[in-house]
Amino acid sequence: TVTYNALIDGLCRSGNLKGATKLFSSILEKGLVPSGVTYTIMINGNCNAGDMSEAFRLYDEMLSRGILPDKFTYNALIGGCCKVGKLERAVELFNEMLQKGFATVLTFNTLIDDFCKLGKLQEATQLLKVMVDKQILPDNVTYTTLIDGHAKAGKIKEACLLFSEMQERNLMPNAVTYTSLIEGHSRAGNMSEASALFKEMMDKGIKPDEVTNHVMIHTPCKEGNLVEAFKLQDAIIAKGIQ
RNA sequence: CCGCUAGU
Repeated sequence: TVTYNALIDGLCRSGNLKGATKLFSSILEKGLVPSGVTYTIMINGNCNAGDMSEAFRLYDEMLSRGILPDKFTYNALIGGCCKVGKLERAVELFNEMLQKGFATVLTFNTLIDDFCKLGKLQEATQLLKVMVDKQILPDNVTYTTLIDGHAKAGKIKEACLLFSEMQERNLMPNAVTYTSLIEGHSRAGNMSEASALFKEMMDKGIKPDEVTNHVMIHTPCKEGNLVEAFKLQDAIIAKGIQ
């Protein structure tokens, strides 16, 4: 079963949901019993493909076989529901999880990210408070998600506040965190702040990765700030970063 | 570490 699971997961990840579904059916035909993990992989694959009706069909099938969902299953379903805008259903599942004590920092992170993407920044920030109340500690992904959400909404001030707050909690910003914030400043036309952050991250020994460099160079271009883009590009080359 | 979250 473990081998099948890995194969199915691989197929889902490479976007071959059809192949994964075939393999899954073949397991059933052989009279083998898929495990909860098998179902979760299939459910997650369908969620990522936006096919929530199939995801829920599988979910029901797994329940009818007496296989209980765990935090992975719930998180996948919640993420899928949010992606297709079925917030009510997501919140229902979320409450179920809370009752069962299944909610983890990942659950919150998933929800917070989806709320941010739907432009519900208030609710997303509220969830941060809820999780702290529940003694589930936010991690750097939680903050990075919120920072990115606020930065993309043009709420740079809030993004910066969150950035300080996360450091007060002794959470380390990583390349993703910096990149989100840099992009925010850059899109707001504040290149000096963007390069200051870029420098700060290097001083801390955090290596900018390909996304960081892409953002540094392309965002000012989009804003019509070619001069800045070239300056930054030179700086990047000078530091010997790829 | 067989499966669920963040940035281009």
